[in-house]
Amino acid sequence: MVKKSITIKDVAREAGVSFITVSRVVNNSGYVSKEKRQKVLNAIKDTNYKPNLIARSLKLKRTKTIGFLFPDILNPYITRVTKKIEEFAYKKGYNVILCVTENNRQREIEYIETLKSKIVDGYIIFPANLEIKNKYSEIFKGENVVSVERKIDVEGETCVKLNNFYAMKLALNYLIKLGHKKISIVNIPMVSPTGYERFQGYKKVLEDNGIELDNNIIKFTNYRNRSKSSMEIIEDAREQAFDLMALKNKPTAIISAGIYASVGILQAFMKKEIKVPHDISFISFDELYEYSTLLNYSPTVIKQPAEKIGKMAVELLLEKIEGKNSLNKSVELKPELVIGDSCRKIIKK
Amino acid sequence: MVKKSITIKDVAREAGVSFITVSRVVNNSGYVSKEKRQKVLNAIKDTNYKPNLIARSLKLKRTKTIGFLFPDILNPYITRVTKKIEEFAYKKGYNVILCVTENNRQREIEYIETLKSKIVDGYIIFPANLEIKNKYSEIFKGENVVSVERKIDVEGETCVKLNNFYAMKLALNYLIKLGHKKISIVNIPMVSPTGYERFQGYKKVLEDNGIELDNNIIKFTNYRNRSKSSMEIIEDAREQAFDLMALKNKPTAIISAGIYASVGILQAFMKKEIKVPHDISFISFDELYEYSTLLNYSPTVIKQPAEKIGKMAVELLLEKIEGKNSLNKSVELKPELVIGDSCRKIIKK
DNA sequence: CTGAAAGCGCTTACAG
DNA sequence: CTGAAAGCGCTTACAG
Repeated sequence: MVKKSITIKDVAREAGVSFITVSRVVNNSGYVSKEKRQKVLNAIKDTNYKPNLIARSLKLKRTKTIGFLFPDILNPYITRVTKKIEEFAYKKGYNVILCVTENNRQREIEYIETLKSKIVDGYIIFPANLEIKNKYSEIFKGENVVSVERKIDVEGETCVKLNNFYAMKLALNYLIKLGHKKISIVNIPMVSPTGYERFQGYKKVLEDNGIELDNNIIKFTNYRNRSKSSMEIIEDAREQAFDLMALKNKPTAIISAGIYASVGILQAFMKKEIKVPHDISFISFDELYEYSTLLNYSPTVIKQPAEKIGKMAVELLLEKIEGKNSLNKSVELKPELVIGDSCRKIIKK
Repeated sequence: MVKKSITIKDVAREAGVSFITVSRVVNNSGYVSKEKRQKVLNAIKDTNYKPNLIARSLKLKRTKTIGFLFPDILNPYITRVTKKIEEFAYKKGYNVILCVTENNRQREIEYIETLKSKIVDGYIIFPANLEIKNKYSEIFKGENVVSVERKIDVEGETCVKLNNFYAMKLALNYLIKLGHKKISIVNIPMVSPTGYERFQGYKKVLEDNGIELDNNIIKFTNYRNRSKSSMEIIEDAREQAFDLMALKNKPTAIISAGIYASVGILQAFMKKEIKVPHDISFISFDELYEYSTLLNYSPTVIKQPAEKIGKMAVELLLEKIEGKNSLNKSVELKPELVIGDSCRKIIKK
């Protein structure tokens, strides 16, 4: 149903002034005499006038709306980022349009096209497909965009992401300090920069400690850049964990690549009645949030600062929108190692 | 940064036709000769023209955007509803603006005001505060709105919700068939229609089976209409469960009011080393989703059809928007009892 | 089949 | 301090 609404002219008539004066009162701009202002204010109240933001947007070319594109709304980590983005944007007077891409490239592109047409002021994106860098460059040309989590490497991009190299070092050093030497990783594949950076951290710490790489305990989620559902990631990780547990020379600890990989691994432990931390130590990239609430121990996790990432993404985007940030500086955040009771000390032989 | 964009006139110039013809081609309306159409199509491609939907909205008074207001983005059930709403709306050519109200009345009202100004075509709302019925009526006057989960009882409202009476009966009958007689409920307070309806179902089934009400085992989450965080609900439920377990005449089964209440109760079980279903049987309103993934048994749940609710909400809203539904019919959905292994048979004495 | 005209509801230099 | 005018980019009767 189409709505008929009260316009600035209705208010003007009611107040006995020109609609321009009304506009000035509404926007608090220019001079308006006290009495006229009061009349207008009264008229606004009486008519219950709400300015039509669409008309304003057409004139001003800004909508106070941003788009947030991300792959998976069911991932508790992403949900937290989303929550913060929405909350902080709202606080700054912006609304956010939700775009769940499901890691589907086509859908992502379509979303961006639509949002462009709807003249959103900017975009925050969890990029689904890093191989289509050129497509991103083309489609985002002249737009305000902040990428989150994964850098897409296009001109004018600002990215807010975790320092993955540091994150992996943090976890690994902790385990080594506890006496672990056979530390397995179930990592994101190396084709992904995230996976690559983490592996560099892994290699570095092992080298620094004179521990040799053991390919048998370096595993990957089959994540790749292909779209994989969370269920599939969980299953893959579970299989990898079974493999690890079947090894003659088992790892004494596992570091998992992310929330879904962790779930798969912990399910494997449950199935095989492997007790954490007694039988094996465990560290998860990302908090496990809801997943760990009903666990009878508390997993040690590399905590990504979800709220901080969400807030910074909005902050940096608004700077761009308002033309304050021409630097396109990217930001790397350091995670925190939150120590639970899923890792135990290894007695030196 | 303000963007300069290609307009319909640029395309017209490029194609050597009037901009009206371009409009016709873009909208596939009216007659356009084949050759002109082709010229326009080419020009659109060459200029990479995207129609400005803001301008169109101003003229047409519809934005192909809807608002979704809901209290809690971290609740996995609501997240699933949200996912479906976004997905289905997208499929129908609509975008959705996310409005997380946090059960905050003021914020909810502000959102609605803003969305009104932004001329969204309609609203889907998980109402935060049923006591402000009048406020809702006033603010939603003339708007297209579908409420979800809780009926707000305003004129012209369409509501999609669970049949709570039926849902409670379903769970209770199942337990009684298994031989249970002392069945506790940790219910939503009766001031809430949801809590009230469920209690009616509870009473009915007990009556039908000649079982007396036992006030000692009728508990409530302190939910009320006040804003309560999920953490608080969890804590409250945990306390209630402790109380129940301390009873001389313990219940043999508990039905929990919702996802957070279930978490609290299951935490209490874990703490007291009460084994489900051996020591007590348990049914949860709402699936536990992520929460139950790492549990070593599978809870029996009253499954709310999250996807169906989301889809129906959008469908009914679009009918309103397109003027097809003047009925304002509300819909009550029946849940499914998904039987896991958290309830056991009671041997008759 | 095609174009000139009016208008959607606003903002903003400009002139007074 | 205030108002008439132009314009944001589109759509849609209307006339030809």
